[in-house]
Amino acid sequence: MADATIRCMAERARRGAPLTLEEIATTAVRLMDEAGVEGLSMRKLASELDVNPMSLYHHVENKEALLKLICATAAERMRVPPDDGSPWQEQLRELALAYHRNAKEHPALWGYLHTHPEVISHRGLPLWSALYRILRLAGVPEPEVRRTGDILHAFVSGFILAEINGHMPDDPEEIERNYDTAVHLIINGLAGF
Amino acid sequence: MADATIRCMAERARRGAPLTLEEIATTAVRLMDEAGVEGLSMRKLASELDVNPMSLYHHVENKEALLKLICATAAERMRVPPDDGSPWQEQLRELALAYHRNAKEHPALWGYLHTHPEVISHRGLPLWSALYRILRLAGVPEPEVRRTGDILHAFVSGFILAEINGHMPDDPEEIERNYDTAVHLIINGLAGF
DNA sequence: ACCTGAACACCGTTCAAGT
DNA sequence: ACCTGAACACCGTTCAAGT
Repeated sequence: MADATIRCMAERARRGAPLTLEEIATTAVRLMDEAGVEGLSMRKLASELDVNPMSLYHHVENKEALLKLICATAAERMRVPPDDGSPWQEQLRELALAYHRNAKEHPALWGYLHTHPEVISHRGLPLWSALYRILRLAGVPEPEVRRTGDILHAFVSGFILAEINGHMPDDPEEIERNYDTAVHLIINGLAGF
Repeated sequence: MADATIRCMAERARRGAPLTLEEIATTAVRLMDEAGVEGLSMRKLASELDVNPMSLYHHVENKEALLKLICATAAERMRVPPDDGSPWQEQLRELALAYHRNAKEHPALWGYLHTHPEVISHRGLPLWSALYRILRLAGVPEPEVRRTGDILHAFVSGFILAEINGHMPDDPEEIERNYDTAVHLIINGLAGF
């Protein structure tokens, strides 16, 4: 009896603890951070977790579902600056900066996310409520809020993707100036409404 | 002798004519149009051309080089509206529309291009010279032209990627309005310089 | 319930051989 | 010069079997 249980545990886990969805997700994120989307394979992930590749499928339907999962949690966990009562220009700038900072922490993940936007289209995300709030503050008429938000998000994501993909100068100071110009452009544009 | 040549030709080509780089490229584009980047594999491409997969490697170094090639030719062939003397706002609008139209013709290809921007960073491309010309016309000071151009391009590509990836409304009329708003935003923003 | 090995249908690419 | 088949090292995923 005792022998059987011991043998069972020894066999079912070449690892210390049983596999967790949480653990799978964080390891997947790490692999993506290290080597991009192309660096994440189910087999590599499994071997990183010291587990048979097929064990993963007990916790996740398939690779796409896994990617969706880690993108969704990243989007949900994104920290947006709170409403501190400052003028909308300032708040918009802060939100853009937060988004930028976030994306740079896990570039490959946000790259994937931006090219598979089902994940980010959930309107309850902190990102969207913050953006909509600021646009209303800026005086964008209610029926235009959502559209304008989509467009602004597309702009920012274009900027970030360009940066992630190396289509921007390398010098961080230069990037900072680019970012300033970009945000200024948007704010100027909005002010014209 | 004659027999040998005939047999040779028959064997070396299960197809009518010998393989061409041109032919490879256009078929690759078609496959991408039909099924996205993931729908293009060297093996599928070869079978589409009625050829052994390995024959491709005689014309192209590898898959990435092939993708680069078709993206580069697409970028070079892009038609940009000529300088017709109209105000810069109008010309910028037309350029954005041309870019948009172009991208929609081969969505997967432009999607890949935007996430692998080495291809489009060649400054001699018609796209860039047209954009720079219009920015100068708009009064952007010379040392800012290139930076502003990069940012505007990032914005437009973000918009287009969002559209390609379905993160925009489906109704074409709605998209048209989105596009108008986006271009207005940019023009307003530039006018504030 | 959770894990596994063998197997299947795909990849991109190398290499030695064919004409 | 151009093409090929067999082979290698990878994929994602199914399925039947193990505890």
